[in-house]
Amino acid sequence: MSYTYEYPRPALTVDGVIFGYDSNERDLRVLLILRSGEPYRNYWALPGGFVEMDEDLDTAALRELQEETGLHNIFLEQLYTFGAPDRDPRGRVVSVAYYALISLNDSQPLQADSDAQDARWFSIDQLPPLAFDHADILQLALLRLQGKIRYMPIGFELLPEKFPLSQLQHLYETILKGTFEKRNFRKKILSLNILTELDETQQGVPHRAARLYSFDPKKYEQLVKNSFDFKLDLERKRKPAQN
Amino acid sequence: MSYTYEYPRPALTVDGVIFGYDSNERDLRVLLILRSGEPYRNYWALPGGFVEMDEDLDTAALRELQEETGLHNIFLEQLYTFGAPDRDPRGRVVSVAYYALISLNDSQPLQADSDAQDARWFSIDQLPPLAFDHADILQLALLRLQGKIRYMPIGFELLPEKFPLSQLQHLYETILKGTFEKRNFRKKILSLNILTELDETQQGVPHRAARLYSFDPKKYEQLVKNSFDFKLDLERKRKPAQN
DNA sequence: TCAAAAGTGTTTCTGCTACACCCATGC
DNA sequence: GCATGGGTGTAGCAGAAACACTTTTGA
Repeated sequence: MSYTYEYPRPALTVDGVIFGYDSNERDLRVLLILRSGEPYRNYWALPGGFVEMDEDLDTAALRELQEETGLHNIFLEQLYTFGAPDRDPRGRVVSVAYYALISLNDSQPLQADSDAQDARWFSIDQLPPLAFDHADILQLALLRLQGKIRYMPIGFELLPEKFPLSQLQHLYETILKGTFEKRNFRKKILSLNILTELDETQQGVPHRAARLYSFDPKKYEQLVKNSFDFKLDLERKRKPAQN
Repeated sequence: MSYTYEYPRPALTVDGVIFGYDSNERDLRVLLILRSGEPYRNYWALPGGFVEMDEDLDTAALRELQEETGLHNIFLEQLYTFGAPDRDPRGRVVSVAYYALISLNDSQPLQADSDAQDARWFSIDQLPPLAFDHADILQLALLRLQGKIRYMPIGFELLPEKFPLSQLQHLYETILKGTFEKRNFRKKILSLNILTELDETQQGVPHRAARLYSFDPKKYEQLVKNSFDFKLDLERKRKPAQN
């Protein structure tokens, strides 16, 4: 039997890119932790930590996520594993990166109870310098989000459970950094038939209140079963007719 | 300074799903190794091994790949990291899985020099029982391949450098388990303008010889720069008109 | 001359794009 | 009554789907 302990082992951590979306500000943010120890003291970093010996990777990522946000039932998906030998000056540390999606409008306290560390949401385009290779991780997570939102119904994870269509549109526009034509966007989304139209409207807006919708996973399952396409391209503006 | 060696560390390995495509047989295959030791003695397994302490993950995967195939310049991409605590009965082993794509027609000896171990190509739908969670890994790799080939030009990695369009079509049909209409397929591929039409034709075929093409990465770069879409959907058969 | 695959053009239809106006509400 | 966003219908067009025949070659 060839046992494994003859080999020196890298340390194994999980890091999380926790995306939060603020519907009011139309702002996509990331949760970062201010490091209090060396190395990279006083740099901001992705939340993360060591994987326990008897713990699944997903579980470890989930645990870290809950420690930082106190939230449950969060969308969490493995992103990529980073293992450059010099990524941590203390020694060999391989990190399995995850990304998570949450809404910043579900009246959450946004608790940063993470044992007195300083935790903050940073707008995706006003990021501070990051520790380690965390800028790379964040960059990859953003690309993944941008790619995946176009063909998988993960955008809803960033919204409150009930939302008007305009908020969904703003979300797509914020993440994909583009614009959609209102009528076409609504038509497309509604034609997918994955939303439930609610008997509720927005409250307290200084104009006509919009109807609220919610995402219906069951309808989505149906869609997948019938092998329909969820797909959403940015409208690539056709050349305007010349005249 | 909080050092890391207080934490027990999982062992870290890389495993590779090495896809090979045989154009003649129109067959997608995977390279497997027969295990000679416990556990899972006499089971087939994905090639893999431990990550060295000063070695990048990609490098480790590449090294394993070359040890098994003797090939260089191979398409290789990280797939997913598997870390269920019980996936290896010997103890905690976390494995970073990669997948690779090669052509089985480039007149390669298909050397399995891997230190006298038994290595074989298995057709993707005649797989033997696999060791560990390797069936899961393989399954995920296949899904990834099927997904990615539709919007990234990775299919060419599975073909000889020069190929007729029909071979490309067969490749897509084999991987996606569907059929394309010949004229539409050619039109679509050629309209992408990522192929170079060669002044050569097939040799030794018992019928009209087809013109050969080669993939042109430079043309593809252009395509990407102009943000065109590489995209290839299976034709979702429209209902035939009723009459 | 036959078998086997290469190669090609056109019509039909779907779904994306583009576009402008009225509606409801709060202030 | 006005400002603000909510909400809708339609025409045009690009591109996907559907379809059948001729050409070349080797055996």
